[in-house]
Amino acid sequence: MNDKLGNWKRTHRCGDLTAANVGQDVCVMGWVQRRRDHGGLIFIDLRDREGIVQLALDPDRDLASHQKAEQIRNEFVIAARGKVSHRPDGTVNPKMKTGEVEIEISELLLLNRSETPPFMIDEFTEVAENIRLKYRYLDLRRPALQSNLLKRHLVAKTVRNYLDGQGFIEVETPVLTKSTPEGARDYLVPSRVNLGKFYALPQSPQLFKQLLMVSGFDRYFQIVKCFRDEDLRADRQPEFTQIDCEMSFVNRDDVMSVMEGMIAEIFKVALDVEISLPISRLTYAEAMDRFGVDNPDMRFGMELFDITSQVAGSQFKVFAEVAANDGLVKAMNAKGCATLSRKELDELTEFVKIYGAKGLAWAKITDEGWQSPIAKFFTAEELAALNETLDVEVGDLLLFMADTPRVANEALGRLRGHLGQKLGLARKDDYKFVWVTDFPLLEWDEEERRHVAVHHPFTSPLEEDIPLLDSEPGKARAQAYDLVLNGSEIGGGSVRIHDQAVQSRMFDLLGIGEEEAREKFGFLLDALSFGAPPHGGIAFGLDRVMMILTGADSIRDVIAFPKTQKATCMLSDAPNEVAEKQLQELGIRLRTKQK
RNA sequence: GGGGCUGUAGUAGAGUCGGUUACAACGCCGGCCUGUCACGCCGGAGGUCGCGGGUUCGAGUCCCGUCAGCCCCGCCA
Repeated sequence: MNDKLGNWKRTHRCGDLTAANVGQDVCVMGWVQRRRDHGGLIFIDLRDREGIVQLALDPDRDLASHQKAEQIRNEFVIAARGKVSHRPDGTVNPKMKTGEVEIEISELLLLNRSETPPFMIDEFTEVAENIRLKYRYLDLRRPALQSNLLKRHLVAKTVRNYLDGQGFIEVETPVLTKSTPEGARDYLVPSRVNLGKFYALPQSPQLFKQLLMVSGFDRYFQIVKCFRDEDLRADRQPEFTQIDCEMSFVNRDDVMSVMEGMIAEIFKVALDVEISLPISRLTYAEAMDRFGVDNPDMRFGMELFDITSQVAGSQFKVFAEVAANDGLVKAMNAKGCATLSRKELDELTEFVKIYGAKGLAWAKITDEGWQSPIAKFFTAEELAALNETLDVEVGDLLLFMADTPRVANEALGRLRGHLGQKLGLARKDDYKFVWVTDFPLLEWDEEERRHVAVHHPFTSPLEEDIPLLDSEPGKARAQAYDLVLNGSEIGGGSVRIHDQAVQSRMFDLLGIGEEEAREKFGFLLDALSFGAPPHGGIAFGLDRVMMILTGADSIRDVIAFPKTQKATCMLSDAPNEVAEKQLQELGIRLRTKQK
């Protein structure tokens, strides 16, 4: 029924044919985008990954192929031979890359038929995401995903070329590895030959890349899948890809310098955008102070101001009491936003409540001064001082947040990001990078009543802060750095601890006892005792980088076969139940589901 | 664990205050057409209104539950 391919050889991809090919005999293969049957002439738009070209089938030229074309439908797979020709005057299609030419077909093979697809394979048809995910192989035929994955390949290739040029060596690390405390929930894999024991899938190759430094590889990288069994978000799924790097004999400036070169190269190759280097830096403390978050969107201003001391003595009880109880009062000037309606202001209040804020105070600046429910609580002098601090002009909208430092910063900081989007201050084709440095080393976990590592337990403190580990560990800063792009953390790393004594002290601070440290990380501690070089590294989230490079709103649009929000695969229906025999072999009995 | 949005032919939508046989578009099928290009014209088929229950003389519409997809909080060293 279908034609056989035989020894036909493709000579060109559809999208690559131009006027330069006129006169050539070519052979193309691909999927039928569209058939336009004029009764006599038949046109077929043939598609492959490079684009679409028009085939012209004239019964006067070759009756057999014309008759065959009459039964052709969308997404049939065909091969066609013919001569590339200029289209007749007046029939050039300027909207198509190949619109100047067509192929005058002399031979046609129908290689395979297709059911009518559940949705059109084109750039126009909008399809619900669950349908797209079920028929992922068809969605992947469409131009948007084709383009995103081709670009992803280009970026991966650029990364390998760049890092190779910088003396990095790609080394594979185990996927079946060891569960360790700290960090995200592990994915576990039962071991059949060691009944009752489990591997964990790596949250990152962290320990192995440090061991490679001890082994003397000097510069390592890997484009590698990592796994974290946590809930999903628009930019997060449980298996994701890191560009993982580690370097020996370097300080953090060396790491940042090499890596921003790589980022600049990626943007040059993928988008033809020049990133000016060096990328600017903010300390964590400064980022929190000015933006309320550790991943500030630098595409716009609208910075936060700490007005705690200015309002501490005011008659406004809400502010004064927060100020008196080690809280924080912060304000933000949304320039020109006095036009926001009461409803919109209510929406902003609802927005900050998501982050635990109790409310949001506001003031519109009019010709008569402050129009605000809280204006009456302030003296003329206090208002004048706030106007000065916040650089107030008529037409501005001031937003105030008073709460614990954590809530005030986060709520107002997130509101700043939200408003930046809403007001159109954050353009997708504007790329503003910033390094955030000097993160705290440790964070107090109220629930567990102990310190936890902000970055990870192998992060070195700032050299000058090492004494603080014994006096005030909570104040120690880390040699850690995040690369933030347009408000998204796209990478993070640190200089590591290469001294066994400091590493042991760190475990101690984290409440990991001697015995547990030996059991969980003994191999690392041993390795550090055999001449570990000073080393540091970083990992970039390739998926997030690709989201920004492609303008995608969802991580699913840059991954060929992504997971749904419930971490399932709609295509393969994973995860699924397994045979009782498989469970027996693994020594696993399922507990009855609790309802 | 929690909050929110969505679910109607293959697809994406409309469906008023609860009231006749659930609309038109794209796609699909058949016919016509020798310069179209998201071809055009004529005709046709196609529905478990996510699922279950309830209220009602009557439910796509109202109520309760549930499932799925998405967004967010928690979580994500």
